[in-house]
Amino acid sequence: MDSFNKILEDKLNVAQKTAVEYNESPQLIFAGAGSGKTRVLTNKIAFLIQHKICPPHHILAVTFTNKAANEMKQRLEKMIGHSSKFLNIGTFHSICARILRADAEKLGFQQMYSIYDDADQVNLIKKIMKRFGISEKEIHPRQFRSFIEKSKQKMLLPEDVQENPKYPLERTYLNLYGEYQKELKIANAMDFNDLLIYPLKIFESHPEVLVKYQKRFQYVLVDEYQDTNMAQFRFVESLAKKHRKLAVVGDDDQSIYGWRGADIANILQFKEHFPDAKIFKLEQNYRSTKNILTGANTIILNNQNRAEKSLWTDGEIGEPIQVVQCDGDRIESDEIVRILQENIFKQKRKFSDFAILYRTNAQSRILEEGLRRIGIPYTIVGGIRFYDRKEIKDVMAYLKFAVNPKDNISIKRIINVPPRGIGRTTQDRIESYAEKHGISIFEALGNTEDVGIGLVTKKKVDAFYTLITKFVDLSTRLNGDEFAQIYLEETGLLKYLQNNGTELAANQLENIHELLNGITEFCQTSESKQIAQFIEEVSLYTDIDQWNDHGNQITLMTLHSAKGLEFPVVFIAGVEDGLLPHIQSIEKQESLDEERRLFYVGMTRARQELFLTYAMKRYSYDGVYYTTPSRFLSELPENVTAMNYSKIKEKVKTTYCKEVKNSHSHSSTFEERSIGSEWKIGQFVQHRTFGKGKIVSVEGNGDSAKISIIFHGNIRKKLIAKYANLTPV
DNA sequence: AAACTTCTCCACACT
DNA sequence: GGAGAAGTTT
Repeated sequence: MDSFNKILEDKLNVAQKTAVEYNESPQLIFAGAGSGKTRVLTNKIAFLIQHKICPPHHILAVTFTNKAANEMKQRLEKMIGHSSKFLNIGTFHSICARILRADAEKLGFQQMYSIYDDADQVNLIKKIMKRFGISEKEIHPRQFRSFIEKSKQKMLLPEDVQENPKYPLERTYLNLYGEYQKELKIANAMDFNDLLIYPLKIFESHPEVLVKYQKRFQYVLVDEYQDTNMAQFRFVESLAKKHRKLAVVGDDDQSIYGWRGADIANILQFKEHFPDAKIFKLEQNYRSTKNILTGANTIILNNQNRAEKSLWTDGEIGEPIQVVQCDGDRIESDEIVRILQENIFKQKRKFSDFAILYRTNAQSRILEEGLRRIGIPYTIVGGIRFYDRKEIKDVMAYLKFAVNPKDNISIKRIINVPPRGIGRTTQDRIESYAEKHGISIFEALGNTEDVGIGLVTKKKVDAFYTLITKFVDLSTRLNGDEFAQIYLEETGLLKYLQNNGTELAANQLENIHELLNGITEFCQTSESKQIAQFIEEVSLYTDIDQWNDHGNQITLMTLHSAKGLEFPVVFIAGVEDGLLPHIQSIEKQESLDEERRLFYVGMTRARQELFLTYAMKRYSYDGVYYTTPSRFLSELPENVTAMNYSKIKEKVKTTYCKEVKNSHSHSSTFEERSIGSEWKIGQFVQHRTFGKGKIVSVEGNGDSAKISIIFHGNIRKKLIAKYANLTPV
């Protein structure tokens, strides 16, 4: 006990200490960037245990990423040792998934349900649309997916929408949504939002289950509270309303997940939700220099809807924030590399001291190329995730299917991978047979006589059925690593890739072996050796989870992924209007403010030096974009910034034309499309009915030229010059 | 009916 | 520059 008090005195400031020791009512701790948020959370948990306020197995701490959860676990293990093992620490999704494993049958699901990600959702939607005879032109599957997502973020399931005239919906949308939920249940699968909504449904229909968890989780702590959505709020509220032992930590200025359903009102109106709540503020920043902090503070003051607070530091003034203007995106990349090298040399820094942050994943490639040219080691977080790769998804589909044989989406994925002579037509027949008889595709595969397929194909299907039946059976008997190894060998997937000989196949094979190694490692380190447990874990992985700061490499990632991290030197690339703030967020005040918070999050990642770069033009798959510096830059106070112009110039005009050609190799060349025509790519034009737009491609020339234009609101039109009646702007 | 080839569309951020 | 749909060949 004494040693713990010592820790408190040594490491916590007064504000932190007060927040840690408070225990009278629900509490909200506003923890600004770099104010020691994690320290307060972990110290609070340690405090609760050591002062016998709550034993570890009755404490629940919820985070948004596995990385944050693991960090908390590790820190606590160091602080309190062995008893930290009994703590319940996890992400919202993993905790909900666990709750559902125990009580899924109350909702008509089975314990071994699958978790569907984006791609699985889209596949399911396509499958349903095909059955309904709706073309993908009428309804874009991805768009429909986001409709489902939005509905579920508001906790509106089909049955809620159906009866509620407040939410009138097109008949088709409604039917499709209902069908989607039905199909999920048939496949014994849930999407990410279901994971959050369904526990609440169980709490409602089976109060004894809620009571059970209220007993189990007597003290609830929530990290990044500003990111909670409606379901997550209700979840926390339901658990905490019994004992009223609730501590949430967050920062409204770092709320950047509105598009994922996060409701900033949850943190701003905490007091309305919990009237006896006490508010704490941590405003001393231990991370950044005065210049960086002043810059960030000044920017965020432009936001309308925020709790009043102001970060301060007694650290050094530091270098001014460097704003760097570059002629183009390629030059921006070169300039960042140049500054990096200079900085490494002069300041004696390591590669791992740097991070390059950006708004969109698409920006990473050109930055990557710049680093690779010079040979600087880097690591990229996000982009195409390992678990999103086709070959990995295929393998995962094999595993998921074996654990949950009703998983119709997974079985469709693997039925002809590697090609085993079961083609589209056969698949369609099996599928409609399954639908007609209300059975799973797997079950239908066991009834080939009935389905009505040719004898040759039938043999192939039967062989496949025998194979997978065996592994459904083995999935619970063998250890995960053994199971996966034998399974993959017998499916012929490994051999198929080995014999293929292409570079792509070799690469895919390598990735699959990496996955198998991952499974082996999981079986060695985790408590459970079941393949099912491994699947659940990776289904809930985030991009950042696997990132660590070991290894001397520069980190590249999106601004979103960077939340919670810090680096001595930070670059934010592409600080341009249209990119940051993003074009889709400029119109509305709320979304513009969220972009500003995103910028704020990025800035406050920097400890010593901050570079903001922008390019005057940017190449994209559809042409050249001429850009203007971000409006946020004009909000920066001059006394903390230095303005630079890149000294690197584009070398020869021809090289750059060639590059443009290369990146558009599938269409006519850049020159053909633009030269000799009065219409130029990138040019802004006015149209009588569509308004102002930007030319993205030109085919042919003169009056008969076909011009593709993106008009306001992302409307894309292909027009013939002589009829279009365009005027240059 | 299956395998192979070309075309089209797409990327804002992520559990 | 990648995935899946649509189209073409065997």
